Amino acid sequence: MTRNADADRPYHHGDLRAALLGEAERTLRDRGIDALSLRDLARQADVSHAAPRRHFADRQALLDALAEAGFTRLADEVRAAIDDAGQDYQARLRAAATAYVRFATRDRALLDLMFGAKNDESPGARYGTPERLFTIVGDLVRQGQQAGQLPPGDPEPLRLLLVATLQGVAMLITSGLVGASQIEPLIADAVAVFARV
Amino acid sequence: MTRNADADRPYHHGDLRAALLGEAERTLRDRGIDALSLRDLARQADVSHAAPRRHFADRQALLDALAEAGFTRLADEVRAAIDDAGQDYQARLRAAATAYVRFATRDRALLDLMFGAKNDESPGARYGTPERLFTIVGDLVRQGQQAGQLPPGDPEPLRLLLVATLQGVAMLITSGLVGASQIEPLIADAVAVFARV
DNA sequence: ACCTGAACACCGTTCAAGT
DNA sequence: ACCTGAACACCGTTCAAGT
Repeated sequence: MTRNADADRPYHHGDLRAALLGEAERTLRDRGIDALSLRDLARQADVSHAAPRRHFADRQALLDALAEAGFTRLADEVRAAIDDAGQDYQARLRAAATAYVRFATRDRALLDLMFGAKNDESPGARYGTPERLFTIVGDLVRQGQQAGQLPPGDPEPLRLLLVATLQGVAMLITSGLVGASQIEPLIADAVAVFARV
Repeated sequence: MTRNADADRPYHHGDLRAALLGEAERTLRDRGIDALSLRDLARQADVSHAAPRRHFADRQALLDALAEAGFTRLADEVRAAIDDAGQDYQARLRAAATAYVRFATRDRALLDLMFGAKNDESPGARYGTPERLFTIVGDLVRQGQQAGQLPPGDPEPLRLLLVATLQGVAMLITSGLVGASQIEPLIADAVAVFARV
């Protein structure tokens, strides 16, 4: 039995890299990181087990790419939620937190990967680049300062603290430590803390 | 070549479970979770590769036990730091945050494991039990309320938010998103947020 | 009760060779 | 440039058998 019943399958896949990444995202979401194997992805893409090597040097490179795509999508979703929330600072803050938590709930294993410490390399080694997400959160902090709901001064520590809070809240939820019923009040309290008049 | 040059090695190990757990903790700390293998641990404990099965049904059970021990140790260290900090609420809060971050820095892979979503089981499935840590943080919140530095009312959402903040701050640091120089001001800001007069 | 040794089905990674 | 097929060294897990 060949790998494919279709005898016309071309030698070249076409866009193997994108196919592998898409399938990897789904597997990560549905079955967790332990179920993610290069050989299995190759099987699903109907190529030999060594073919992915052209596109991802090793498993680590695949995880890096997944985290990178994750940060891009998280930034997109938070950005869109803020834009949809109108001009009020507190509404935007609540929208950002809600979008963040929603992403975490849908893609918990991906979020673990994005914020997890890398195993092998130098102390600062990371998966993916969260710069854009950080910029978006920084804009929110500046707006809060202009609205007089955050203390003035260097926005940097507040920005870090807000990212940390979003991430911490999301983690409490995805790790199962906080039940669904507690999500709303938890976000409300977080917003209150970052919007004291 | 036998597994052991010592011909007097007894058939029974004595306390294989504890030996495996100790070695697993060290491996997790030094080489990350990917380097953690039951076969390797068995080799280091000088038993056959199937011997660990008596003590840990599978790899997941080992990870569960590691997370459990991690939560116990984290609670111990935070508790001790708070007790050493005297009676002032802000000093205790700062001590708790510092101890938490220190734990995270020393055992980043373990913390990822403790707060990571489990891959295989039901939605609420978790590694380890953080109840004692939560109780300690809850006591801190109640003290803050009594000191008039936290809003009165149900301490539960504030407790969750404080745990989330501690965890989020620690994660920003262990994931390499925040450099060592930013740790102090980040903790200071977090304390300020949870101690507004 | 606790451990051994062989076996099975899976990996990631490498590399010469094919198209 | 991209992919195949065989090979190697590793896993987790199972199970009959030993002490």
